[in-house]
Amino acid sequence: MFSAVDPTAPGAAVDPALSARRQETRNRLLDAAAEVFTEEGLQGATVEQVCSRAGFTRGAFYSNFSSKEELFLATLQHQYQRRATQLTQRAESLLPHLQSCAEPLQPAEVAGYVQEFLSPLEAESAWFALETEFMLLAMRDPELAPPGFAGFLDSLKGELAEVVEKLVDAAGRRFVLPVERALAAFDGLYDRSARLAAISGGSAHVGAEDLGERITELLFVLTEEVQGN
Amino acid sequence: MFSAVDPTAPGAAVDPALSARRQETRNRLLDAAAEVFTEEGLQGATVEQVCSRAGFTRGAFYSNFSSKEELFLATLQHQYQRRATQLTQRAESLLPHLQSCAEPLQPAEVAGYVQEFLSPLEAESAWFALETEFMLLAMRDPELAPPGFAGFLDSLKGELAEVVEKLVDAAGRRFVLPVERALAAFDGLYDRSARLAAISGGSAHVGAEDLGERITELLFVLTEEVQGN
DNA sequence: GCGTTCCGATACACCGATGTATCGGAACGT
DNA sequence: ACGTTCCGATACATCGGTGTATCGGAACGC
Repeated sequence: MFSAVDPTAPGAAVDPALSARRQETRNRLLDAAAEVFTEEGLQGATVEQVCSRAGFTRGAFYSNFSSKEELFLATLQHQYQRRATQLTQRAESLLPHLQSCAEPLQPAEVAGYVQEFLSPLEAESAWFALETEFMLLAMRDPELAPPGFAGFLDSLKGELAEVVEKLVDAAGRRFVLPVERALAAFDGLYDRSARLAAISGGSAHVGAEDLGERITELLFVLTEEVQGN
Repeated sequence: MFSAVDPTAPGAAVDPALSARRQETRNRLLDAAAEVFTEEGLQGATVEQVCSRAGFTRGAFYSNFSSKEELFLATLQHQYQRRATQLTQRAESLLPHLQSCAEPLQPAEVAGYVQEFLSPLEAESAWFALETEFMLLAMRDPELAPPGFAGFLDSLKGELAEVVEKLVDAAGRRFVLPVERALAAFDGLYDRSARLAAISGGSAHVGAEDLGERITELLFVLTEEVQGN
C-alpha cells in the first residue's frame, strides 16, 4: 500500500484477481466515498450514504469492504494515485519546455509557469479535506496510518522538487538554501492558503492567482541570479 | 464572539451574569470538552464522554449548552483566549529585551529568541487538532463559522507581526518583502511542521528545535542587513 | 440449457447516542 | 428555620447506524 505510483489511467486501480463486475462496484464505491467523506468527514459519513450515492445498498459494501475505516484508507490511496499521476503528467509536459529554452526565463514567464502548474491543483479543494481528515486520523490512531505513507509523500515531493529546480535553473537562478527547505516553504504556503480559504469560506477567498503570485515572489527571494557563464 | 482578546487570567471567561456554581461547571465542561474533542474529533466525541470526563451527567450538559456544536464553538473560543493571552504575555516579556539592546543581535541570539518563542507553542499540539477540526467544520458548513473569526485571527497575526518585526529590527535587518508575506511564510512553515509531525507520528518527528532552525534560516533569507546609520 | 458460483439486495437484531421530562437536593434570601 | 429558586441527576422514549444472515438472480463454464 502506498508503495509506488500506479501509472495506469487516472481512477482505476486494476487488480486482475478481481472480476470486472467487482472492480466496477469497488470503483463506484470508492468514487462515492471520496465525495461523501469530503462532504461529511470521516466520522460524519455513514456507510449508508456512501452506498446510496454509489447506487448500491449496504449489502454490496460489506461484501467488498470490512469497515468504514478500511474504505477510507482505500479511498485515500485511490485519490492519491489520481493525484500522483496528474502531477507526473504536468511535470512531464512542462519539462521539455524548460529544457528547450536557451535564454534565461523572464520573471513574468516564471510566474506564468507557476500559475499554470498551480491552477489545476487549486480546483480540487476536495483533496485538501480528505488529506486533512487523514491527518487527524493518523494523529489519533498512529497504528492506523499505513506505514509507507510518509515515504510515499516524500516521493511526490521529490518529483516536485525536480520540476521546481529545473524551472529555477531555466530562469538562470539557483536556490540560496537547500532545495528541500525551499520546497517546505512553498508547501507551507500552499497548505496555509488552503486552510485560510477553508476558514474564510467564499468571502475574502485568497484565490489561486494570489497564491501563485506569492509563491513566485518567494521563489525569487529564495533564489539568486547565477553568475553568467 | 471572538470579538476581542479577553485579558483575564488564562482559562476562565467570567460572565458576571452567571452564578459562581454555574461558571464552575461550565468551565469544567469546557476543559473536558477540549480534551475529548482533541482525542476523538468533533464528530467522534459524544456528549456523554465530555460529561463523564468533567464528572457530570448529561443533565448538567443540556442545562448549560444546547448542542454539541455549540459546545465545540464555545470550547474553541475558550482555548483561543488562553492562547491569545499566552502569546501576548510572551510578546510582552520579550519586547523589553529587544528594545534595550544597543548592539545588533548576533544570528545565534536571534535563533535563541525564535526557539524561546516557539517552544511553549510546540508543547500544545492539542491545539492544532482543535483548530484543524474547526477548519473542517467551517469548510463544510460556512454558516456555522463565527463571523468574527477571521478578524480575530488577524489580530493575533498582527500582534505576532509586531514582535517579529522588532526582532528583525534588533538584529539590524529588515524584510525584503512585505512583513505580512513573510509572516505567511513562517505561518505556513509552522502549520506544515505540525501536519507532518501529526502524520509521521513519533518517528521521524520534526521536533521544535528543527522548526526553530528552519524558521530562523528563512528569517535570514527573507531579510537583508540594513546599511549602518 | 443447466448447474454452479458469485455478488448484491433484503430483513433483522442490536447497540449506542440523543434529547426531554421529571425529580431531588443544595444554596440562598428573609 | 422555611420557602423558593436554581441546577444537576435520573429515567425514559426514540432514532439512526451497524453488522450479519439469508435470499434471489445474474454471469459464467461445460
